[in-house]
Amino acid sequence: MAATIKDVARVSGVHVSTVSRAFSAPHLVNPATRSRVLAAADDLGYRPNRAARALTTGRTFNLGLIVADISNPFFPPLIKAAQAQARGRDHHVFVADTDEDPRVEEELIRTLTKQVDGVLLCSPRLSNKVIERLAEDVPFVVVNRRIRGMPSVLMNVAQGAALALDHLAGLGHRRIALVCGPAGSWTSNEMQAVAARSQGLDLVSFGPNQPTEGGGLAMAAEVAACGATAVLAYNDLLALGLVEGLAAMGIKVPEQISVIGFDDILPGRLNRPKLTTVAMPAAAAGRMAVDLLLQSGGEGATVTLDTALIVRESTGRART
Amino acid sequence: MAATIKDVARVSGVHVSTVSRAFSAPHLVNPATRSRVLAAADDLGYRPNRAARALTTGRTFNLGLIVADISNPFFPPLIKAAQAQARGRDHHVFVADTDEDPRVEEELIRTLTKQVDGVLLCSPRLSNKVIERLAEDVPFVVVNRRIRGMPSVLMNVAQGAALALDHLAGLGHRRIALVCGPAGSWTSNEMQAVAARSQGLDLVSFGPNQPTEGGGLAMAAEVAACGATAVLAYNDLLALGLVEGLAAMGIKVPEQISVIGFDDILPGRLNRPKLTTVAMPAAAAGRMAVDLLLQSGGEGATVTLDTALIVRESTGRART
DNA sequence: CCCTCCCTTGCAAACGGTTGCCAGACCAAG
DNA sequence: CTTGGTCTGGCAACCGTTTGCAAGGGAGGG
Repeated sequence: MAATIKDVARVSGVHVSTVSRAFSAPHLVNPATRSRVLAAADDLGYRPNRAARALTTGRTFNLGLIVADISNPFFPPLIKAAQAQARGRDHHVFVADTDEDPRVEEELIRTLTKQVDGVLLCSPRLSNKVIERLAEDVPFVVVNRRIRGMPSVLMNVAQGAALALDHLAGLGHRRIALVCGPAGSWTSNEMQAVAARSQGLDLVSFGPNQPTEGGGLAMAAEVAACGATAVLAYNDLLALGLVEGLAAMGIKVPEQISVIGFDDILPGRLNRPKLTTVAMPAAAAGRMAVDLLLQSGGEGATVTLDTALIVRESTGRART
Repeated sequence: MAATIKDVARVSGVHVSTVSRAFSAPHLVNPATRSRVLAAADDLGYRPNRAARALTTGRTFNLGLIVADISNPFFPPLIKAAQAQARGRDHHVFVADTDEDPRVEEELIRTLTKQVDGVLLCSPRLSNKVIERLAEDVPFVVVNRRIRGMPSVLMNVAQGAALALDHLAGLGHRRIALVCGPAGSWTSNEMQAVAARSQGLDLVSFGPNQPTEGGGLAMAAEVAACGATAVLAYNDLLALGLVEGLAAMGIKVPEQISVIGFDDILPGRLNRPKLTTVAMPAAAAGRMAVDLLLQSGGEGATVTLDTALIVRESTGRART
């Protein structure tokens, strides 16, 4: 139905190869011929078929971006930044959501292979082994995960966790609950590692949990019962759910329990109390990941971005 | 680099056409041959190149989904529902964000054409004319917009707006501010139409505005100054920004001003006060849109989904 | 024992482009 | 008027897969 390169060739009276060159190698065709071709293309409404082009050139000018849960407000800034950066480099980004399911994740990557020039894998749930195998078929950049020999963009979670714990310690908290995220999450492991080597604090660990509001709600009772005066949550969604759950039990934040999250998502800023959190440089990570993917010379480069503690209203002095 | 159908053919000692059939028409090949082919394919790690397949078959088993702003929490439930529904019908969904920019939107659609079997256009910012032209190249289903002869999924905004206005009137409000969304938004127009024919209410209209928290923040002063005791906002994001802006001016919601939003997004449920809102059936819309797109027999079908008023904490009796 | 018919497989042409190679046209210099 | 170089555009192969057509072989019926 749609016009092909042949139609344009016929109408403008030249060979298809000339039409092709008129578009992708203008300096190889006579300006007069070229404008004749372009005119014909224009009134036929011709658009090169990108899939066909990809077949011969091997380049699609598309990028894939895979996230575990698109409804987690942490991702949109990352996605938007990646899209903007890609657009500036003449590429488009296709986003897909895995529903936190590794099988879906693998399936999606397989589908994307050959339809994109590279894939941004954000907080993957797949094992390193599987990812390494898939990397033979399509270039990856991994965000929030360190994988041997693969370009990664990391956020300095350890530093953020340390800042958060210092902040709490400074407010007089001693017994602190650590509400973890999904099993196999690199971020979650980093947090636990920092916690493990923290001095003079009494840490209780809960999890693994779904990194969602629901996950937080579900943990509220246990956390309240454990005697901690402060909580460090895997992410803001969990933290928000926790605050909600505690409120439902009549426990006030920060008067009775302090809560810190990770990510610095929008709802955390709108919530009352406004959430104290460790801000993750999501937009910067998105841009950086695209750069890494497109320069592709950067074999196995690892970039680590700094995090920052943002103190708002959900943390206060420990009740004595 | 990656194995092709030829490699499999060579290894298993058959013609490429046989390999092809072993995958896509098993009944046409001898079971013994087939298992030999499958074995060869398996240890070569062969995966059919979907782009190449699409070239001959014209089918990609991919769907495109275009939204104006992926960071608007209204969209993720719609996206997830669409993905789940598509997955059940053996298709994948690629999401792209237009940044509310019609030019980007058009560009994205062009890119998607021929790489997908159809496109879900959610709250498009493009003119009807342009959309109709683009529809010649790829099948569309439009969400939140009515376009002649094109399958659409609508939400009954008029009904929701009427419910909201009734609710406010019942609480004694007479002067009500209508904080509109982007120009050219079908939803925004519907709201204004309902407002225009409402009896006994004194309505002041503001806008167009960006449908974001920032848009709401920016309008807070004007709304406060106009003497309205209640506000109906284009969406929850605007409403949330408004509440925030009013709070910053020392104005309490709902004690001094009542606020109603649209969409029923998660942050609205977490916010204090919890937002009264008109719930939009986003997930149902996503599922329905995919169905419409895939059955494709449903030329120009229009589906309208009901909305519901959810009364929470941001509305109260009018101050007298 | 021959003739059909069905099963299985190979052949080759498409799908819509890109690109290395080659030939003709043209121009300037010798 | 030849020679050599530069432009320009055509030819054809190729990318990976599907599919209509036809040929070979074996089995069953007459």
